[in-house]
Amino acid sequence: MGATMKDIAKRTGLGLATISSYLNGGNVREKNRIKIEEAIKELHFEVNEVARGLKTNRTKTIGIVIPELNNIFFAEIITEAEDILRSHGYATMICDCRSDTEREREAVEFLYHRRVDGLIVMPTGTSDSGFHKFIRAGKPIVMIDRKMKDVCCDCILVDNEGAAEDAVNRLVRAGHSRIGMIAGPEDVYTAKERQRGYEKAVRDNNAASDEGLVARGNYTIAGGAAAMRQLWENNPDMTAVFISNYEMTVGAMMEINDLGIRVPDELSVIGFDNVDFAKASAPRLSIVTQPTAKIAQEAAETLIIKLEGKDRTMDVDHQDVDGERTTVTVTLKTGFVEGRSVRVLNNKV
Amino acid sequence: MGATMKDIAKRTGLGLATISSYLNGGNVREKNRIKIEEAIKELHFEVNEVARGLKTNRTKTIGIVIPELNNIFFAEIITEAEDILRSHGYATMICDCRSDTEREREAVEFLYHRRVDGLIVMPTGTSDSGFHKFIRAGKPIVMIDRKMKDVCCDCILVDNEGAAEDAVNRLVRAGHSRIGMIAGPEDVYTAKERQRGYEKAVRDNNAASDEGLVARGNYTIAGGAAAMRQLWENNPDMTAVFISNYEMTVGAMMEINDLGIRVPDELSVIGFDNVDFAKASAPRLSIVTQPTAKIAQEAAETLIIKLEGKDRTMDVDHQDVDGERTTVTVTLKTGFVEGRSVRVLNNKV
DNA sequence: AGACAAAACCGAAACGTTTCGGTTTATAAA
DNA sequence: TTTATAAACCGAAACGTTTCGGTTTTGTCT
Repeated sequence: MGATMKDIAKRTGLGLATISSYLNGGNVREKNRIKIEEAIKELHFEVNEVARGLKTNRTKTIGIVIPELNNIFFAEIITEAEDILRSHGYATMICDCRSDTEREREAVEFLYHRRVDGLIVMPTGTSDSGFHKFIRAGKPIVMIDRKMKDVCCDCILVDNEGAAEDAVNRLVRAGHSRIGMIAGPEDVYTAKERQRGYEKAVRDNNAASDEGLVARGNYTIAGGAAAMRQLWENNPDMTAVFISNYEMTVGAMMEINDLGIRVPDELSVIGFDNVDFAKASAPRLSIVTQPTAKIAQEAAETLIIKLEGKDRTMDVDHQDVDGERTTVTVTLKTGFVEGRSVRVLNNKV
Repeated sequence: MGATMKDIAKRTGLGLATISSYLNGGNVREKNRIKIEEAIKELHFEVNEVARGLKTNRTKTIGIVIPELNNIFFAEIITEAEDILRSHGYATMICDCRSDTEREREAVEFLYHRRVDGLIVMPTGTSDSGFHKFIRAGKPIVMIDRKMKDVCCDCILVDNEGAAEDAVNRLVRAGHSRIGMIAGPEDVYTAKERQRGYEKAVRDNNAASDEGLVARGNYTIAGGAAAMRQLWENNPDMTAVFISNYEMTVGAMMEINDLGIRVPDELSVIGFDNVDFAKASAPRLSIVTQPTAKIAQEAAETLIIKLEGKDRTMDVDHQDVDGERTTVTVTLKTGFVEGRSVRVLNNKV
C-alpha cells in the first residue's frame, strides 16, 4: 500500500542510504533534496516507525501506569505528560490498573512486551511489579508520588506530609484546637504521609489528638461524605476539619450542606486539590493544591533526558562511570489557595 | 540483550518456523513443546512485538483521540475501553487534543504514523481531521458521540436529544412550566443536541420558552456556576432547571448553595452524569446518566470485530462484497437516576 | 590543470519476526 | 512389512528501516 524508502530511492535514482540520511537530518545536495522531497510528496511516503523501531531498538513510546484514570489528579498529570512527550515525538501507552496490585504487575509486563522505551509509574503496589526487568534492560523509570527502595529510578514526589502539616498549622494559628481529619485508605502511601503530617502538627501544637478525630474515607466522594458525617456526629466540639484528597472533599462538602453545617461559622474546612471546585464552592474553599503540571513536566523531562542522554553517551565519551545509573529524586512543594472557609477564632493571625 | 527466536531454535535444535508455529498456537510434538518451553524459560525469551508488527503489518495498537482527559465522562470511557482492548492484546495510545481542532488533526496524523490498527475518536472538530487516510488504508474508525457524514465509519452515539427531552418532560409532569436550562458551548455537538431536546420538550408542552431561560455555561464548573447565577437573577419565577453536563452541575450546585436557594423547595434541579456526585449531593440529585461503560464496550468491541474479522476474510471466503465496508451506528439510551431534587407541584404524577 | 581533503553517496547486511513450498516423520490401514 | 496420508518440521525469503565500510563527487588550493 504505502510507499517505502526503496520506492523513493528508485524514483529519485538515489541510494537507500541517502534517503535515510535525508530523513534523519543528514546532509544532502540541494538538487537531491528537492528530488527527494518531490518524490515523497508524489508517492505519499511516510516513514514506517515500526520498522525503524525494530532497527534502532527504540520504539519512541513510553508507558504510563496509573491507579485510576478517572481521578482528576492522575488525569491532570497524564494530560500534561502526554502533551510533553508527544511534542518530543514520543507516543504514550496508558494502562489503568484500577488500584489493583495484580493488574499493575500485568500492565508493567504488558508494556515490557511492547518494548516501550521507558516508564512513568504511580505505583499502587508496595512491591516490585516487574520494574527490575526494565532496570536490567537499561530502560529508565520515573516514579510519581512514591519511592521504592529496591527499585533504582528517578522519583518525583510531593511533600504530602508537609502539606498536611501546613494545613493543620494554619488551622491552629487561626485558633482551632479540636481539628478533625478525613484520611485516605491505610494502604495508600500518600494517604499515610498526609495523615502523618496531620499527626505531627497536632502533636507539635498540643492540639487535641483524639482517635475519634480521624475518620477514614477511601478517597471517594461517598467515602468522604460518610467520614464527614461520622466526624460531625462523634465530635460535637470539633471546630475544623482537614480533608486529604479531592474526591473526599467533594463528598464532605455535600454532607456538610446536607447536615446544614455553616462554613466557616460552625466548622472550618481545608480541602485538597482542584482549584476549580474550590473556587466554585460556597464559601470559597481553602485548599491544599498539588502542582500537577509541574509533576508531569518534571516526570516527562526527566525521562526524556535519560532517554536522549543515553545516545550522547555513545557519541561523546561521557563522564559517567559506565553502567552507573545516577538517579534523581525531586520533591515538589504543594501550594495553598486561600478561600473563606476557615474562621479565625483569635487575633494571632 | 534479550534472547530471540533464533536463540531458542538453536538451543532446542528445532527450526525457526517450528518455534514460530509454537508461539502462535500451532501444533508441535509434545516432547518438542517441552523443550521449547524450557528454553524459553531458561533464556528469558519474550517475543518482540515490534518485529512481529513489522512482519504482520499489524501493531496490535489502537489510537484514542479525545477532547479532554480530565473530564470524568471521557475518562470513564477510556478506562473501560483500555481495559477491554488490553484484554484482547491491544495496546492503547491516547491523545488528548484539548478540544482543539488543530491538535486533533495533529493527533490523528501522529497515530497514523505510528501505524495504529484502528482509531476510537470523540471528535472535536467538525471537519475531517485526516480520518480519510485511515479509511483509505482500510483501518477501522469508531466515532463516539458524533457522526460525520463524510467519514465512513462505525458510530456509537447517545440519545442526547431524547435524554434532555425526557428530563424536561419529567419536570413538566411534576407541574413545572418555567424551566431553565444550563446549556453547553454552541460549537459542541452534544451540547446542541441536548439543547434541541430541551427546546422540543418545552415546545411540545407549551412551557415557557423565554430566551432568558437558557444560559450558556461552557461545560466547566465555573461556567455552570456563572450560568446558574445568571439564570436565578433573571428569572424570579423559574421553578426548575436542567443542567446539561457534569462539570456545570457541580458548578450550579455550588452556586445554588451560595445563593441559599433551597432545593427542591425553591428550585427543582436535574443534573447530568456522575452518579457518585448525585448521591453525595444534598438533597440527592436527580440526574441523567450516560452509559459510559456500555459506550466504551460497544466501541472497543466494534473495533475488535472489524479488526479480527478482516482476517477471516482471508481464511474463509467471506460473503461481503470485496472492499465494501459495512458500517454500523449504535444509539444508546441514557438512564435516569431519581433523587430528591425535583419538587412535585401537582398530583398528576 | 592537478592534487587533495571533505562531503556526499552507495550497496549490503542486519534487526526479529512470519510465511511459503517443500521435506521429513509419525500414524493408520492394508 | 509396506504404503498412503496427514501432521510436524524445515530453511530461506521477506517486512522497511539503519548502519557500516568503502567509493565517488565536489570544491579548494597550488
